[in-house]
Amino acid sequence: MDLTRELPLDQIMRGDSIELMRMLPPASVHCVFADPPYNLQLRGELRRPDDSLVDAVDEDWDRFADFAAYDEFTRAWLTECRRVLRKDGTLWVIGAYHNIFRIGAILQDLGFWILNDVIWRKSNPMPNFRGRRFTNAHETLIWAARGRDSRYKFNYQAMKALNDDLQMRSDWLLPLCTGAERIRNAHGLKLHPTQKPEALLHRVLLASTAPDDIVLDPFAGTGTTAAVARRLSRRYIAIERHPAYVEAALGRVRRVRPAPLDGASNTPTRREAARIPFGNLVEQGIVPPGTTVTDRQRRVAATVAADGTLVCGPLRGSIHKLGSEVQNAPSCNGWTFWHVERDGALVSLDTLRASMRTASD
Amino acid sequence: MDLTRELPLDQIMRGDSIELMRMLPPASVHCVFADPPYNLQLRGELRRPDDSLVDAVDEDWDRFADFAAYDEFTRAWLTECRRVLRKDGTLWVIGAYHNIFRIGAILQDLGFWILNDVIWRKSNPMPNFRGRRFTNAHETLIWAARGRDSRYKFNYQAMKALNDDLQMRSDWLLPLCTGAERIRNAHGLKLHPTQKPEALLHRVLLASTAPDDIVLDPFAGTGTTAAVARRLSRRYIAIERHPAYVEAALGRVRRVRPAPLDGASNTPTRREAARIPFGNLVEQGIVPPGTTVTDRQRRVAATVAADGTLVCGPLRGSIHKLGSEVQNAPSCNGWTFWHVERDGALVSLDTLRASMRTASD
DNA sequence: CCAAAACATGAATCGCAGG
DNA sequence: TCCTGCGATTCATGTTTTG
Repeated sequence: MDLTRELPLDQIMRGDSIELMRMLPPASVHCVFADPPYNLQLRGELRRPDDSLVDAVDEDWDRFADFAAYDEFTRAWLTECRRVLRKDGTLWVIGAYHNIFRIGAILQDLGFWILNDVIWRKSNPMPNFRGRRFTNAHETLIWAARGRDSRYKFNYQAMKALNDDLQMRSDWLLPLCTGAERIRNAHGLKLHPTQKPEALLHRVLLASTAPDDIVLDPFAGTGTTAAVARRLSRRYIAIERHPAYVEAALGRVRRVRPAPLDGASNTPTRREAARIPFGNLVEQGIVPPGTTVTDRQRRVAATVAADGTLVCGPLRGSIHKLGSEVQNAPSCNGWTFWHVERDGALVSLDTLRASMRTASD
Repeated sequence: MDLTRELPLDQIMRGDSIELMRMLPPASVHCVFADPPYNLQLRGELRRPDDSLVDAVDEDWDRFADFAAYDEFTRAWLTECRRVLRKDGTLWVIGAYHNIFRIGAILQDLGFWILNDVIWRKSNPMPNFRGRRFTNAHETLIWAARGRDSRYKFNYQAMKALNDDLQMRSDWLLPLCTGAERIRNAHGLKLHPTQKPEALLHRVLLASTAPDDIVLDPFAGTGTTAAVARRLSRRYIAIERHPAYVEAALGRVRRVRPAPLDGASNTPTRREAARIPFGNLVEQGIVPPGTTVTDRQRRVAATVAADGTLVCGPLRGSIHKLGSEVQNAPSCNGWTFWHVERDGALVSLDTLRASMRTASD
């Protein structure tokens, strides 16, 4: 397959992440989710990002060299991600205190624009056995747009719905990946040391992508991103170097059935709903010309003209313009500001529009 | 006073942080708490949905030319902190996604050894008014030892006691500094835009210092660190450049009486009610997207969408809203109304939620 | 005087489509 | 690419005003 001409959609490619990304065309994916290696100083031994062992020289220059090597690796894969990302695309990276600060600084240097840092609070973290620190009970995700001016996608209403109709916060409480979801080898041992829970990817993809969007995971591991993307009817491009992980991921993805269309959908943002000019309500007699509209407190009143403008003394304009003028406010959503009387009660224009929308479905 | 020979204990010094720290002798303080400028990079004004203006941080001290200038500043003050810190001392820095990644990377480069990153979860954050991002509901603290081999202080038992005899986690839920604690000027306006709550410093100092230890705050503001240090019978060295802040801090510290050292002054932790949105059951695969839910008599059916809403023909909404709509009832408890099939029998969502609760206990 | 409602505010990197 | 105009958007908490 010629990757420079055809995207390897819904595939899990085995190989080096940076090399393979270099073969992809620029501005081709909507979203990147990356869970990069961070095996810097976790064990007694030091490992480089490519998993090779560092001679145990415990001197200052060695520590510096080690950070420098990690930074170089980070800069390389983030550069490729940015090249491959569409102008309005976003990138997610997950990490912990060993590596996330370096990643965050480098992605800022590369021109990414951070939108949020998100805290995955683990409901069941591993305790700190030696009692020398706080229980390390979270990991950090960075969500960033390709650039400061990106018109990135954020499914605000879907996130709000997911959280009982309150704005979704930057701290997410989710359990670790355990039980049946955890992929194990023939001996019953976990195959991957840091397999991420599918619930985490569910929220990530639902927040920042639409169905059929293309999601790239350069460090795919056992294929959590690919599996969730498939279930939510997103396309994926997954890269993983370790053959055993690739094999597990292939089997895993094959077992996933995409949710039916309704299931993969989410609440559309208001802006995505069909636009209905106020004039339509006038034309269709829902708010006939000559109707009096007022604010909620009935402090100001205006008359509906046949062309859908409002008239109030010498003032005339759209529902928004007149709303802002009578309030002396810089702007106004006329749909929610103005009301008409129905059965003795005041009903907002927005309510009338909503009933018109469901009637036309 | 000759700072090179005598420590300015329990004083709030007015002046440039880096210059004054340079005059202090090396290895002289036990702990540093630093709340540096965040380099917020705001542009334009922001209005709430009610058109009121958000009072944003626009002080001179938070403006930097670019990332390079901010990094240089950061490297300079962190270098002095490290020089002044005792071998076994620790440093705390607080920041947000605008600056914390740069700070974390630089302090690693300087040889600090990160012990934890700690998340201050705000119980009452400002919402995201435009609905373009997740509510930015937390700030990040980095806790680091002077070096990898530091035998740093951690009051494990005190932290455990503060947390109902469970290990203290790396995520702390605390309210913002408001009400009587917030220092105001003669006009009743907040004096400092970013005054930190005393409860935060209480936990920081109780975790990582002993009575009579010396705590340095290079960006003291209105003296929160100094006030809490005094109440907990720690010594402090505070540096602040702005005369009005220094004046406020001096008066504030004077009013503090050291508490008896019996530990009775522990601030209690906030216990959270276990709120489980229906969306959690969807994310975690307990009720996967696409599942069909029905009422007990199977008279109406709906499909579960990925964001936790239910879809039924043209209707879409939360489990409660859709439940009331299909019944034509004013309200409905969706948890008990809707059921899914499990082993051929109908089980209410409420039952599934209950099993989820016990699993997480 | 009390209860209820209205108001105020917090480290904020806070539009978008169409012409 | 710039310009214009539509019209989307808030939670927890403390304080003040109103009935």
